[in-house]
Order: sequence, then C-alpha cells, then structure tokens
Amino acid sequence: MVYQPESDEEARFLADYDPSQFPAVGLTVDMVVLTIRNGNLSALLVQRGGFPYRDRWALPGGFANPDETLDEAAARELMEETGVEVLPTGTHLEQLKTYANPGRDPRLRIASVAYLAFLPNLPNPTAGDDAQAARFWNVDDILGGDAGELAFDHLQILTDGVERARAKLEYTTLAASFCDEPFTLGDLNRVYAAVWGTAPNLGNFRRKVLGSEGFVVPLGETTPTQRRPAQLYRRGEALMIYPPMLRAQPDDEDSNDD
Amino acid sequence: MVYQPESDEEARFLADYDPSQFPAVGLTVDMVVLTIRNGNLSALLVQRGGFPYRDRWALPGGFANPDETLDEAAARELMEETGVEVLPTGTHLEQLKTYANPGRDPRLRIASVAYLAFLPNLPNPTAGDDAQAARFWNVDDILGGDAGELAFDHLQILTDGVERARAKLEYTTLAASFCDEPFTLGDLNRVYAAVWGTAPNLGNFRRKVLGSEGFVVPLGETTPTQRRPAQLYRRGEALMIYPPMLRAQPDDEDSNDD
DNA sequence: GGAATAGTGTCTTTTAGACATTATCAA
DNA sequence: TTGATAATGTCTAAAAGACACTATTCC
Repeated sequence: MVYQPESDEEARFLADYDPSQFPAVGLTVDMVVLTIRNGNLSALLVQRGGFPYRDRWALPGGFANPDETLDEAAARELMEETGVEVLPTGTHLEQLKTYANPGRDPRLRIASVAYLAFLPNLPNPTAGDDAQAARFWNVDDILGGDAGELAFDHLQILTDGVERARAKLEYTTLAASFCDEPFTLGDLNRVYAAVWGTAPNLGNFRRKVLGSEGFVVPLGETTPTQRRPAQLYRRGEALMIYPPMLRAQPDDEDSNDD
Repeated sequence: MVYQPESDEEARFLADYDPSQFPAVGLTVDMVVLTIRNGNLSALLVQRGGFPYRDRWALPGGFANPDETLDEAAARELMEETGVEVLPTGTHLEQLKTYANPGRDPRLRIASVAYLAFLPNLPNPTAGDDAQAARFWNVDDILGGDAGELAFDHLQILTDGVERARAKLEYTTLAASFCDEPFTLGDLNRVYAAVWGTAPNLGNFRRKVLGSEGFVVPLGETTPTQRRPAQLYRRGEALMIYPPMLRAQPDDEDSNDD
C-alpha cells in the first residue's frame, strides 16, 4: 500500500514533513505464549539481561522493525524465543491488546502491542539474545509470586491474556491448538481442565465436541496403547463452536443461607 | 507508577538513554463511534481538512498526548468530536485493536490504537479543529461506497469494529448502551435488529432479556403513549448475558438441493 | 373497526447436566 | 482382579424456536 499524493502541494507537504516534531514513542511487541505442561496452563517468561528491570522475569518481546507489520514482528519474536514457526503448525497467534501508559517504561514512551499465542507442549527454550534465561512457568505459580514481580506491567498483560484464552475456549475451537497432533478427546478435555481450572464432564464433553461439526476429525487410528486405546483426532476446519461450550458460572456472590 | 532504578549504574544508564536511536513512531487513537439512527447502525466520520487524504472521510481520532493513557486519549477524542462525556452516561468505550502496518500513513510510521464506542442517538456533531465536516453515516452506506474510499485503513478498522459489536451483543448487555434511558424492550429489540441485520423474535426476545438478571430494570412507568403504552426500563448492573443471546447462524454455504 | 405495537402463553425441539454403565487395556 | 481411562447410553432440566393469541392505544 504505497500512498500516492494527489497534488504537487501535497507532495511538497510530505517531502518537507518532519517526524521529529513528535515526542519519541517506541513500538514493541510482547508475547503471551501459553501452553499446557503437565496438565497446567503455562506461560513463557524470560529473565531480563539489561536495564530496566534487570534480572526480573518478563514476557518475551522486543521492538518492531520499521519495515514489518505487527503480526510479522510477533511471529518473529515467537520464532526467536521458541523456534516455533507460526504458519505450518497449529500455532494460533492473535493480537491481544495495546499497553501504553505513560511511565510504564522509564526509557521512553512505549506502546507495547501484546500478542497471544497458543502452542502445543514444547521443550524449554534456550535463552535468546537479550535474556539471561527463558522457561515456561505454571501460570498459577506466576500469579502466586513464584517468579517475583514481573517487569513492566507484564503481570497485567499476562492476566488479560489468560482471561482471553479462557473466554475463547468457550466459542472457538482454539483448545485444539494446545494439542500436538494427533490427540485424543481426553487430551482435549485436559486442555479445558487446565485453562478453566475445572474439568468438563467427559461424557458430555465428548458429545459436545463430536457434535460440533469440524471441531475435530477422527483419524481411524488409536493410541499406541497405554490404558484402553483411544481414538486419535486432528484439528478440524471449524473455527467457532456454536452453540458455545458453556463454562460453569461462578456461584452468586451472596448466598444468604449460612 | 514511577520507576525506581535499583542501582547507580542503572540510574546512569537511564539518564544517558537516547530515545532518538529509535525510528520515529507516532501514536494515535482512532474512534469507531457507533450509534443507531432511524433503525440503522451508524458510525461517525469526519472529513479530513489536511494532508494526507485531504477531503476524504475518516474515523475521528488524533495523536495521543505524551502524558495521557490511551483510554484517556480516546475519551478526550470522543469528547472533542461529539461532546459526550464517557463516565456519566451509558457510554461504553473499549479498545478494539491496533493498526500499524508500515506505510499506512505516508508521513511516518503510525501505530493507531482503535477504540470502539457505543452511544445512544445523538445530534450530528459540529466539525472539530482538523475536520471540515463531521456526521453520522449509515454503516451499510459506508460499506456501499457512499462515503467514497475512506482515508488510511479506516474501512478495515470500521469493519473490525462492527464485527466486534455484533459479537458482543451476543454475550454482553452492551445493546442497552445504544439506548437513551428510559427505553422500552421494543427499543432494545431494534438495537439488535440494526446491529445484526435481523430482528430477533419479539416474544422470545422479551423472555430472554427479562430472564437475564440485571440486564434491564423496570421503572414502573410507561411510555407517554403512542400505540399501546410500553413499560420503561433502565440499564441494569449485569455486564454479561449467560447463556448468551444466540444469533441465527448463517446458513450452510452449499445446500445441494437445487 | 383497523393498524400498530406491547405483552402473554404454549407447544416442540434442541441442548446441557448429571451420572450410570460398559469396554479395553496394563499390571 | 483391579485401576485407569475410553466410550456409550439414559434420564431430566433448561433453554431456544416458532408462533398463536390477547391487550391497549390512536386513527
């Protein structure tokens, strides 16, 4: 999309335009990379190697290059941090929200565009350029303070990302993005259990998933065998679940019956 | 949130930090302001008075001030363009998505954070500083080309905003944000009709709305009278509708029966 | 009375929730 | 045989869809 000036006057205006009249703003991309490890919802954190917030754990991310889109920057960061290519696998990558409060970075004003990625289980990554260390953390452990205070407003971003993930499992087929293919319905059920914190009833869950056209596709094979062999599936074409998979509502705040 | 350096070394690092090492990026806020006019979903557009895209219709918006949050910038823009205060009324304002493709603005790289606002019907606003004119357009007319080609990627932003609005009417009580208080259930039904393009059955709609605790609160009064007087309501405290209000699904793409 | 909108009632179908039951493997 | 997970079936309750019917106003 190259802009064409519509007049000589406009061409002159654009040629003379001085971008430095604006206060400097930095444009970064931060990644909330979620996966399931050992039945727990987990997020990737890196330990910062430089100022500010040196040694703190933070979401992976970095500055967007001048010539790349935000989606490209996010895919590049994901590749750099995890070695995961976005396109071929079942990786889901979506823009989450932008965080730009004044003072959130002491260096200069930063607009951080947060992205949310859903990955199947991965080995812990090796530390990247800027980071001392990188590893997946149990999300509940992060919220419980085991990773210390996260850098910047990354705790808020992580919280928003987790909430988005919880909501999206209701009306989209994204839970399958957390599964390595092929997977069983038990695997898929455990994704819901990990993300929602409560396991859907397996019988009703099977009925719902198999009744949602295009959610999963049976492969006709079964697990190599461990307990009773399970049917194997791959992700289907459908993106949405309709009607949605309902999540039990939190009980009413005031139950006046004690 | 003022950052406290943890060492003299870090304090020196921050003091010496040169923001100009980064390519200039502009941070703007663009508003998708939706309302219902004459039963049609409508959006506010302004006609640009300066380069680039002079004379084209565009979403209202502008640069974020260095000392304000994005939410504040969005509220300020809304106030400047429509005179609407965000807090007191039922105005709903939420971040939509950020658009920052290289080249989307010929002056410099712009990260535009789009916001979505739902308003009750308003008089057409008076033109603001930068804009030659400002008015509400029927969204379908904009998509049909009546407003010409919108400036920048604003057609994409508008489309994304409308889709977000459609989705949110399903599981939130935001439809009531389009209504002046007090309103009737017929008014509320017409909001759904305008946004979804198809009117929910009024009988079932009443059952659903009145059965969703906290969606609307009856006032015990009725319309001054036109046809049969209607019960008046105000917005309730509830934010979500559970289970959601279901929207008829688009029919299957291939019906092999011709 | 007729047009128009408000409001109620009812029957059917779909879906969810709860849970019992059977199946198939390994140890 | 037992433990574990997979898979199916069944009954009930809740909700949606469709639509008929009555009510109240203005003309």
